Amino acid sequence: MISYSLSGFVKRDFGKAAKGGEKMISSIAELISDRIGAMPAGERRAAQTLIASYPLIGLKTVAEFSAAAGVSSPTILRFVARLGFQNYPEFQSALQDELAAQLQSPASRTLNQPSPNGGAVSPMLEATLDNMRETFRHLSDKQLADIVAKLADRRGKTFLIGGRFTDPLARYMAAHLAIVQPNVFHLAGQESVWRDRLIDMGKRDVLVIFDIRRYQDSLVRFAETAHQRGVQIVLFTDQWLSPIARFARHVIAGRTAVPSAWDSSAALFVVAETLIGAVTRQLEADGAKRIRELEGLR
Amino acid sequence: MISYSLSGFVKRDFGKAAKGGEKMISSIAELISDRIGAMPAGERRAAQTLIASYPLIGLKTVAEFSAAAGVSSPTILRFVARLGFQNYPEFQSALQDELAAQLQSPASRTLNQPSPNGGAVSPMLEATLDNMRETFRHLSDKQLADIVAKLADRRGKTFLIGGRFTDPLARYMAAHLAIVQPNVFHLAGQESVWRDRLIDMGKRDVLVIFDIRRYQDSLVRFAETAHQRGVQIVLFTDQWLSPIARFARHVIAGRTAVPSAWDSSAALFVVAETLIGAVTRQLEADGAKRIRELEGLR
DNA sequence: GGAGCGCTGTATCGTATGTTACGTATTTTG
DNA sequence: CAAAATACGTAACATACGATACAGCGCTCC
Repeated sequence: MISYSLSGFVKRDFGKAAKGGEKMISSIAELISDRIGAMPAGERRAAQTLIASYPLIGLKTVAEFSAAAGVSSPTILRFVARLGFQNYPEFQSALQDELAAQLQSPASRTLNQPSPNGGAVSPMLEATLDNMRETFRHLSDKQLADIVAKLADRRGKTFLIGGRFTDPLARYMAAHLAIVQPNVFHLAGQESVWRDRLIDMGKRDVLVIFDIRRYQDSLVRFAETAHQRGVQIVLFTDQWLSPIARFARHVIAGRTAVPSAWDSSAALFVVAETLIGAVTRQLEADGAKRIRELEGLR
Repeated sequence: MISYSLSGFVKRDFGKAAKGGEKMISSIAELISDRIGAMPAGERRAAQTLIASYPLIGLKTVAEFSAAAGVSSPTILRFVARLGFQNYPEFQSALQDELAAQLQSPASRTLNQPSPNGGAVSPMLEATLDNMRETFRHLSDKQLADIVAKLADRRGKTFLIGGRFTDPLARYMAAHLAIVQPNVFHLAGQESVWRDRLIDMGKRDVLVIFDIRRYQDSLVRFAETAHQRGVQIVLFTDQWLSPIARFARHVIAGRTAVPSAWDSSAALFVVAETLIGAVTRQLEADGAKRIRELEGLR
């Protein structure tokens, strides 16, 4: 239980929650998320906006808070009243005291943060973060730079495709790349459809494939044919490497293991975003007039 | 590029100090220690007490500040006036903006630290990792549990949709959810197409929307109509909250700022994966025979 | 379909807060 | 040492902020 030192504070017990040791509520943010379910729509909006940029909005005036949340002032006041505060200033003091505790001992914050909740979220998040660090650790700058150069070299076309679960990543990447450069195509729909697109592919072109296990035969066959036609393949796969790696010019092996029934594509996603950013920067550096034209269109 | 939207703050240049590049004053604390020498006794006491418990005292009222410093109210006001602020509220806003910068982007801290590998990838990765930690820090177990319960409660249908860049996330989530339970639909194609699907939606149904800035009008309109039909909305958005938050039952605010020309959806992606995993686990726990049947099919 | 309840916004009110004017004290300077 | 200038606090003022009463609306439950 936290005890606040600064500022003539009122001893509060956060309502029933703290009584009888039913639950341990140590911050207002927790208090809110604990009760947000039992709130009417307007007050919930207030709660959400507060959580979204916690705790700054709460330090501003009621008018600003209400404007940010898109509700009226009384709703904000009812909201803080429901949290157990007598009035708005008292609520603000509590937020300030909380800030004080955080700011004065940054050590305690990082110590308490890793797993404040024994819940099921933390392990998942931790594993994901680890996956990313590991993925990038095995990824050299040289390797990324080569891929970026290839993707930004606009003498050929870029095709993207993914598997059952990874196709959204291909779409995501295509959506961005198609903006900064022409001739970017996402291959969607049925197998026979993108099969036929092979005719358009040649030596100058790049094929970006996402394929994690269970590896899809159709993709492997597609990659093989493309490879035979001289298409350069950039493969996003997991650490066990899709068979497509045999045909790939560049292979990005992401970690996918998480405590879940599913594999995680998050690491690959981040690599994709990194490439998107790097390609964009590269094209800007090249002074591509397309980029300048885009600025104008916006 | 990072820009904070909250709190219409005034662009100040901290008086002469910032002009002509004589000195680089980036925080009010520096500004104070820069000028504390040229202050009269009373104001110096004010300055010292502010520094001593920076910046909390400055967020309280003039009366409290003056009491803590052992001076009178006008002295406090003269003090902030000497720092170059027009009035006390403006001074407080500046302090709050500073706090916002500290709290909301731990990225700035890690960015300034010497990166393990000097490559160009690192800042991007670090920012992304920070975004995820921040996103989850503002996300309570309770909140996630509520959403999971809703998504796993199979008395209604689940619809997913996203914006220009986030629709792949909706697809990714739909691809997984559709396997562990029936009645999961991703809304694709033209606006008029999913517009018509509104007919199928009712009180028991859930609509998962991905919308980060720049927020799309079509999505907002769609969400509003769905909301009017009683559909419960789960919103994935950025920290500035899409206008859809007004209609949403649950709001997940992810951090999107990265050193890139594009915003990052990686944090939202990880939240999505977390939910996918949790929903799957929930359904397993419920002993849904669908899951067992799936095992057999494999 | 009607009655009751609960939620929300508008408008008003009282007050706490920041602000300013003025007189006294303290320091500085010739 | 005298006189002026600067600094500081007391007290009155005005604004803007939080609080409250009330009415309209939608929702739920008979």
